[in-house]
Amino acid sequence: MPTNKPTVKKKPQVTASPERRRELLDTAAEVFAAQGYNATTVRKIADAAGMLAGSLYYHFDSKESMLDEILSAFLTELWDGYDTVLAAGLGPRETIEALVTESFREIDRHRAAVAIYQKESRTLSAQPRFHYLSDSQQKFEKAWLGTLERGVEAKVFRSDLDIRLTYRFVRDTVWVAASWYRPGGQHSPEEIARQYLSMVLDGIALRPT
Amino acid sequence: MPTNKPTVKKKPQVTASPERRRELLDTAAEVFAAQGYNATTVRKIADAAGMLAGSLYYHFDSKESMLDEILSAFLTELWDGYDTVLAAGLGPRETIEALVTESFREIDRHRAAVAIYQKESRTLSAQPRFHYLSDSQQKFEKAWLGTLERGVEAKVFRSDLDIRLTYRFVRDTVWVAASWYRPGGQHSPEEIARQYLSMVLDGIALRPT
DNA sequence: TAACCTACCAAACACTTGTTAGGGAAGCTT
DNA sequence: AAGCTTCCCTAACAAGTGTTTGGTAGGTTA
Repeated sequence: MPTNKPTVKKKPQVTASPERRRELLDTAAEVFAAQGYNATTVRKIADAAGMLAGSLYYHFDSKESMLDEILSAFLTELWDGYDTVLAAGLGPRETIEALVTESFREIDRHRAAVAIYQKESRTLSAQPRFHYLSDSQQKFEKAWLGTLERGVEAKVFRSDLDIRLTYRFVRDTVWVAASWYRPGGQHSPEEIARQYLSMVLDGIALRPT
Repeated sequence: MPTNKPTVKKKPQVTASPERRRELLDTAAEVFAAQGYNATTVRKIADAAGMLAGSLYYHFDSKESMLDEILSAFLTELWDGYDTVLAAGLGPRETIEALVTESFREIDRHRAAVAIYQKESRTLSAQPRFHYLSDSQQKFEKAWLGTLERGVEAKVFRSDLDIRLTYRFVRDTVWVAASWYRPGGQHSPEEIARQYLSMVLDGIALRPT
């Protein structure tokens, strides 16, 4: 990261069209997801977009800004869906089911962003600019863990498990899917959610009838 | 990557002591795991090791070699354990249990290497040098998926699930643990394995007795 | 004491990185 | 026709990158 400018916050390109920005952000997200943020040079992004490196700076004021915009756009949409689910006043089991299903829908729509989030969020959240990642993660934990706890109290979830372990288990099983999921595969997001929920809730072992 | 030399394959430092190499590789693995391979500069590794960047080249002939050695050492040990389990001739359920337990032990011992593997293996396996990662992954899939299929035939695992989905489910739940696991935590690897297996096999929902 | 080996340092190298400044072609507005 | 706006290119910059070369302090061996 050269040219460390003294906080002169240049105003971004107000003239650039939002559709083009979206387009470029989508290809950038794709490259970030495939190669990793740090391994991705702005020249690679420009290549994928059919332009030269410097031209990107007409639309964005830094590589970091692109990443920022990709992640925050994703999180905004994600919480839009989550908040709707959480406000519905469902029971614990139904809440978990709805959250998982919603998550797979988000993976379907924001595969690249989710993959980036998964790979980079831990290192990024140390940076002040990306502190909202930590905030989101806390909110996330509160929602999921809270629902699990409610479920244990209501005797719909097992009480003999470490609840935090259970939380990480459920959370991870859902979100790692972004690493292999490809839209247009043989299973719809809803079908994947159904099977995942079946495994998480009832296990993969065959029970004697 | 500057100084593109014409394939003059310099012989590595035969004089360097193996213990010191191990020591340096351990600190390198720690930095790689924390920051990501590409984001890690050789100067950061040298810093963590208390020496200067150039001095690393007395022990290793490139940054890539360090990564290579870290990953291949881990995989060697991993397959040592796996092969023992697979050769034991256990039933499907017992094999899965043993594989999961063994995996958590490996995570305990090679936390950094596992984390690196998780983050970088997909991009690395394209490079010829790291093609053994793909080989390992195939062997991995064969072992796990095969066991699951045997289990379905033997009626110890459910047959109403997409078997490949199940495979990825089990695989991922185990290995993502490396991203949050810290040795010396409140649960031993064996205890984590026990609870994970309980969740994967029987689910988290409370069943009516 | 002399020669040698081990493990490091100091300083540079060639190249890549994110970013910027100035320019210009096409299209729209006046 | 003149001016303006949008979107890109050309060409460079300064800092950071992995790596090499030559040197050297301290221990071991002869």
